Amino acid sequence: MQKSDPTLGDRAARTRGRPRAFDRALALARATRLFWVKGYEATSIADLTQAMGIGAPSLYAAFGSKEALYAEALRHYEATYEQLVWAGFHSAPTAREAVSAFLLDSASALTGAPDDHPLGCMVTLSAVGSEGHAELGELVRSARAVTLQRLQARLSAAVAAGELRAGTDIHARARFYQCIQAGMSILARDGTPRAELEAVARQALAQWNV
Amino acid sequence: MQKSDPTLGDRAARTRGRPRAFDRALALARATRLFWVKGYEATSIADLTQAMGIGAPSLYAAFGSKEALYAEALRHYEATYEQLVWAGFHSAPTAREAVSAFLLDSASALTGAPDDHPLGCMVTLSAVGSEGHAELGELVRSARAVTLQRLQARLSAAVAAGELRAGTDIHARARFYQCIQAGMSILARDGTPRAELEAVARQALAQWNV
DNA sequence: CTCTTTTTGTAGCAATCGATACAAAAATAC
DNA sequence: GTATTTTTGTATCGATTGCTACAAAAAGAG
Repeated sequence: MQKSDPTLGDRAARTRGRPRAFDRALALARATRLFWVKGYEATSIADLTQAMGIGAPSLYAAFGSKEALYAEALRHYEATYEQLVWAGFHSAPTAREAVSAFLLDSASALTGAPDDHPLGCMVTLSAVGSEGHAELGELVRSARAVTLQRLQARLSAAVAAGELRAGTDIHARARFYQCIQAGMSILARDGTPRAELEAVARQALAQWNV
Repeated sequence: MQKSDPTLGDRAARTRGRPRAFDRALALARATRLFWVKGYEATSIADLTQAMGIGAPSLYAAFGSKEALYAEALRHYEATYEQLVWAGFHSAPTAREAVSAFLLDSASALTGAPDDHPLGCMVTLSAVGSEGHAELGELVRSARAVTLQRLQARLSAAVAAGELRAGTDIHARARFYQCIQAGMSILARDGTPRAELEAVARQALAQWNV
C-alpha cells in the first residue's frame, strides 16, 4: 500500500519490487529543459513523457504530478545552474568585483555558456504565477527575490567596509543591478549575443562611484 | 456566402443582416487585458468569451481565430499604450532628456499608471514564441526590436549633434537602456513600486558621459 | 409582406488536457 | 518454489481545448 516517497529520489531504500527502468535524475534534467524553454502551461504531459523517455504512469509514480515535477525541476535548475551566476560573486574580495562577476557571469550563463543550455533564466522568465498557478508562482517569485537580497547584503557590507560611501542608497543600487540582470534574460532569449550583454554589464559597472 | 472582413472592424459597411450586439473595440480591449496578464497559452477561449461578454461564435465571426485575436490585441496594445512610454522620448529636445523620459515614463507606465492597467509590458513579457507559435512569436520579437532601433537612432543623432562624444558605442549604449527597460517589466510584474523603478532609471542616467 | 444577409445562442465536434485503472513484468522475501 | 512489492506499458478516464454546425433572430432590400 505504501508508495515510495518521491522526495527521497534514487536514495530510497527499495529492497523489493520491480526496479525503475529509467534514470530519475536524467529524466528530471530533461523535464527541466522543457519547462525552461516552453514554460509551465505550454508544456504538456505528452511533451514531458516523450522528452523524458518514459510513460505517463512512470512520470506520476516518480514525481507525483505536473506541478510537483515543475517544483522539483525548479530546484534542480537552481542546484545545477545557480553557481554559474553566483560563484564569482561569492568569492570576490570586494563588492565591486562581486557585482562585476555577477553581471559578467550572467551575460555568459544567460547566453548558453558553457554547456549550450537554453537562453535566459528559467526563474526570471517564468510566468507560472500569472498562468493561474499561485503556489508555483510564489515559488519562482521568492527565487527571484533572492537576487535582490544577495546584492543588498553585499552592498551593505561594502558600505560597512568603506568600499562605498556611507550615503549610498543600497536598496536602489541593488535594484539597479537586479534590473539589469533581469533585462539580460529578455534580451538573451531574443538572441542578443553574449558580447553585447557583457557590454551592457560594463556600462552598468562604469558608474560605481556615482 | 461572403463573410465580413474582420480587418475592417466596425467600419465595415454592413447594410444588411442582424447587427452586432456587442462593442467590438471594448471586447478587443478586454481580450487584450487577458492576454496581457495570463499570456497566450494560459488564456482559453472560455476565458476570453467570458471576459468579452460574448459567445464563441461571435468571437470567431469577429476576430477569426485565437491567434488572429492575439495579433489584433497586440496591435491594440501598441496603439493604446505605446505613447505612455514614447511620447516624452519623441518630444524631448536632447538625447539625454529623451532617454530620461523613456526610462522614467517606463517606470510609470509599467507599474500601472495612469489607468491601473496590468503590471509590466505585454510585448516584453510575452513568451508566445517559445510556447510553440512561431508566427506570433516573430510578431512580438520584432515589436521588442523596435525599442533598440529607436534608442539607437536617437543616440546616433546625438553624436551627430555633438551631444555625445564621437567615440561613444551607440549600439552598446542603446542595448544598455533597452536592457534596463526590459528588466523593469520583470520587476514591475513582481510588484516593485514605481518609485523604486524611477530610482533605477535615475541610476542608469547618472553615467551619461561615461 | 418576402427574400437575403448577418449575428445570435445552443449544442456539440474531434483532439488534447492532466491523471489513472489495470494487469503483466521484474525484482526481493520467505 | 510461492508470496509480496513495485514498475511497466496499454488503454483509457472525465474534463477541457480550439473551433463550428445549425437554426432562430434581427436587420435591410425589393
